[in-house]
Amino acid sequence: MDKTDKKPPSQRKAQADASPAPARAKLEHVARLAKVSLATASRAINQPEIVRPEIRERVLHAVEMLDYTPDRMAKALSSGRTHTVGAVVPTLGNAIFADGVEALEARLGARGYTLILSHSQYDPAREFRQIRGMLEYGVDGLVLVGDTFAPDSLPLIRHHRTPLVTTYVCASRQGIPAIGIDNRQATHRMARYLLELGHREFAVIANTGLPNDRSQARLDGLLDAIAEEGIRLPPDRIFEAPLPSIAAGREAFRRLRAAHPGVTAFLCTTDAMAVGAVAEARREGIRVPEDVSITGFDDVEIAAETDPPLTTVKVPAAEIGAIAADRLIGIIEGGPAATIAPIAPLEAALVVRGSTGPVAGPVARKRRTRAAAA
Amino acid sequence: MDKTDKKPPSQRKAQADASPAPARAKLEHVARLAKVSLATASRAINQPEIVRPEIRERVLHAVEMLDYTPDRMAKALSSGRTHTVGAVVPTLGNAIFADGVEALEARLGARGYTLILSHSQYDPAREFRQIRGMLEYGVDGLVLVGDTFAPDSLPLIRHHRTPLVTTYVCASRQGIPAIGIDNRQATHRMARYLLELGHREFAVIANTGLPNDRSQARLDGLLDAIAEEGIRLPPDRIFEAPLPSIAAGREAFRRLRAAHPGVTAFLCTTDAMAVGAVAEARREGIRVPEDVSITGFDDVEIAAETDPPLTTVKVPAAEIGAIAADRLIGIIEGGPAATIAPIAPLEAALVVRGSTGPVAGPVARKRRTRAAAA
DNA sequence: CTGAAAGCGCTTACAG
DNA sequence: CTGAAAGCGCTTACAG
Repeated sequence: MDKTDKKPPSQRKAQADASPAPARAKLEHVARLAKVSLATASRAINQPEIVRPEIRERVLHAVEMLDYTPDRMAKALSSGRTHTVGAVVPTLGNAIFADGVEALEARLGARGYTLILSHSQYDPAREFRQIRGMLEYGVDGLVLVGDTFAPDSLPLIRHHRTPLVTTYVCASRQGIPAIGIDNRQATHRMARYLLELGHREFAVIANTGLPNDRSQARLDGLLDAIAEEGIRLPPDRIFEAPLPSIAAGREAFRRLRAAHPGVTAFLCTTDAMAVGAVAEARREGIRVPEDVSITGFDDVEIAAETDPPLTTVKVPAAEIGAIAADRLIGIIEGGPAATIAPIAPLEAALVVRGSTGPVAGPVARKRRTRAAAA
Repeated sequence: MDKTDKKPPSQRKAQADASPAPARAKLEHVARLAKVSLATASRAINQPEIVRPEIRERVLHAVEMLDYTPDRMAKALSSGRTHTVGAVVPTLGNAIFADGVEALEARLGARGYTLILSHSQYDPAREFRQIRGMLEYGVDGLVLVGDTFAPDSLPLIRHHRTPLVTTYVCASRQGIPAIGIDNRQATHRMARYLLELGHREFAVIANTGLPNDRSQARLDGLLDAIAEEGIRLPPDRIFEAPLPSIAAGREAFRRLRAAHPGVTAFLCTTDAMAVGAVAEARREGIRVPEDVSITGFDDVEIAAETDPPLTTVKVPAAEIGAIAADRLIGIIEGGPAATIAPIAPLEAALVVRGSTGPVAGPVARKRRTRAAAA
């Protein structure tokens, strides 16, 4: 049984010879047809400029004739480079990562690299295992998300000397080149916008249930901004969802609203949760934005399609993916110098749509009056 | 410059030796430490049962000591197997594929295979290029979507003798093992359900703008079912969207509704388009399901969150991904026999929610009366 | 059950 | 600019 299943090279070759389909051409065949050495054939293909034009033509012609494509494994083994890049994202279920991965793959492919993909479900231990697997695989570089990892992950990557970039954040305390937006500043601006609309009573729906530095930064941005106005956010006004799902947003809104009916602005750290919050508000007969304002983050497709459409922050996922690819390849091919070149944070535009509005007039007035009377 | 960038093996090794981090252990080191030959060390690791227990222990201990992990490229080159599987999906932007890919990757990883991922944006030519790249890469197997490919794709795969499965369909005219649902039957059932609610005036929002056999099968299922009741669907009642986006669903609904105000049932071939249709209906003040019924397909997360939530068909994406992995590995490791074993279509449950209802009483009565009078 | 040796298909210093 | 040869790190028939 075993012997039938596992075909040793010789058997495989014999079988191929016996069958009608021609065996795959090797560099050796190209060299022979072009009447040059293996070395020259290799050079004509990989560094054409250092080969005499006439000979180069002969080799390239032979390549055509034989429909030759190099064996990537052999190439990898002898060159020490796999032309492979690994990426570990929390999940593909969030469009923000799906879009980023698409762009990453597209750019990587265009530049001759293959993407190895994995997802951690926001679990650092799982992420560590994925990273280790990719390192064993021999990836030339690694793309991660955020700036929080299992304790062993970074030392392992450094031990392998594997180039690394991280994404969706614009800075790393660990010195990793980071391609993304300034999450904190983005919600700071969002909060300022809400403050200008007259909001003073806030609540946050955050997916900080699992370690998530992006969500934490977004929360901090809000906290900063309102603190500047002397407003504090009691801990019970923050709902920590484990996953950024629509259902979690629904539940969060229901609970926060029940506990704090006076809140006028609900800031969500992802669009998915904001979609749930808007849906739940509607179900409860609460008008958006007349009664409460709700904001999202990400600007995924559905954000523009809820009723009312979401005010949110645009995360340029495709741009992040493409730039991460370019940057990583720069480090892989250019050496460590490329690692330290600074990267500007990407723009995270505030997208104002219908889910936010000024605090309802009468209420606001009433409150001010009361405050004055006190 | 060139010489500084590209580190030849010797240089690389010298550098590693000079630096504090120990060079990565090779099988040779393991063998030496265990005082056995390379061959025995290899066997103790890969086929432990054929090695004497005492020696096996020695080797395994050495592996621990040296923290040895095999070089996958070397292993691939000498064994002819990469333990790598390639998948090409239309897009990751649709949750149905994102979820399937997640499950595929998880199962593949659990069984020792690495996923190479690519996306075609529904473009057969692009898909062909991705396939070719993966084949050159040496993938042990391939996972595709649907049953419609560029003319050269299948011959190329067969020439490489690379195991292949396809997904999201339950049968292939090309003899490819298929893991998925019966799309045609699913909409047939959906149509029967709508017929029972009294609907006679249908329109379809399909993403058949680009070649998409799943969408076509879904359309055909409806056509079959209503034909059985003697109802025909004029071509102008079918909107062919190029991409299954929410925006496309919106536009499709607007146009179809304007051109055919008498239509009571809008069947969409994906949830995303149905979400758009529901949103547009609401915007126009058309009540769902009182005035029109709208159905989706896929049962992605948002399907349950629209207002009203969508009646749709559940596509078990995670199951498809996991089964595809198992099946493909079965073919890879078990040989061609595994290719022809039949696969039952997966269950595609009809999920009835709030976006569908009986045809409005008065209208239905009026119509029947009129018909009787005629 | 174990070992010596060939081989997987390339790349690349090294010497011309 | 070109060629002969060693080497990348494994696996596996082959012979004991």
